[in-house]
Amino acid sequence: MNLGHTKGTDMLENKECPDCKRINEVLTRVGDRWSVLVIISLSEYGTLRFNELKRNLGISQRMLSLTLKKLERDGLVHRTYHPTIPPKVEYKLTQMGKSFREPVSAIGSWALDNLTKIDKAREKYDASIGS
Amino acid sequence: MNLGHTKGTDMLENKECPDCKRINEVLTRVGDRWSVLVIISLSEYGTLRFNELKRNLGISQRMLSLTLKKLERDGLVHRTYHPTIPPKVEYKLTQMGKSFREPVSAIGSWALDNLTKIDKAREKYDASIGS
DNA sequence: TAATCAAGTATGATTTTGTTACCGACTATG
DNA sequence: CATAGTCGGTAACAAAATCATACTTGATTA
Repeated sequence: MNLGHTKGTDMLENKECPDCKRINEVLTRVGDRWSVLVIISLSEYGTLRFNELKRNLGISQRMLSLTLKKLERDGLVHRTYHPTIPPKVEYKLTQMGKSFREPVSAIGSWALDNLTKIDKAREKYDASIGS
Repeated sequence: MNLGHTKGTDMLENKECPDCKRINEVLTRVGDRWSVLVIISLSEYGTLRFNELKRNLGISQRMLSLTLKKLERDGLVHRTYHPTIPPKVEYKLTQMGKSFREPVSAIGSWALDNLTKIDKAREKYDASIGS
């Protein structure tokens, strides 16, 4: 039971790790899984339409729409609307989007290199914890 | 109204982008914000205790607990428990955890370099959209 | 007597993500 | 002619992830 005024359990203090705060900010923007995968796809294929991206990634329409809007707003992706019927909308990376490709590729390579290692560590952990 | 059996609106097909599927898998594991920030902290400070990490990152206890357990299970973080009173638990990176540091640092550097550019793109976008 | 520390867990609220149906305006098939 | 499919979304709702807060244990300190 919370009796009184001096409990003060958990205030985030955040005194240290000066970089963490800023990195946190940017990761909040372009650090989510779908943003990263959209950028990888666009950097591999150059220009893609909405439904091409959707099929490539297995993302829901809603999340793709939100992700692309966010990436456009942040200046990483450029959107071109062709008012034909049926409509045609093309997405490609901006200069800044392209520059993001290199660090993202580094993550991607690490991912591909270490997937099996992670799987093994998992098995080991699960076995030792018992069940 | 959904009339009949042949609607079949949205099935994820995922035919292409062979890498995306695997990268997606790994990002699902170690690609979330807190995992990345925990790894950055540990790579900067070497060894940290639970509450030191918590103060560093401004993360909730629950999320830190879950994140560390996940990273330990995946073989990226090593946990040492000292059964003193009060208890003392130390966390540090494994070899694989350390190898993750480089691609993550690349993201971090990019983040620090481009934060202001993103902010400006945002302002521009918000201004042009009206609102 | 009560508050504090450490490393968590348990609970319920809030936020994010995913699913499904639907739109408008046309084309292709039967 | 009637129905189904295309494309790039949006609206409404369901599910999952995350958050804040209180609580635990056992010794120490005020």
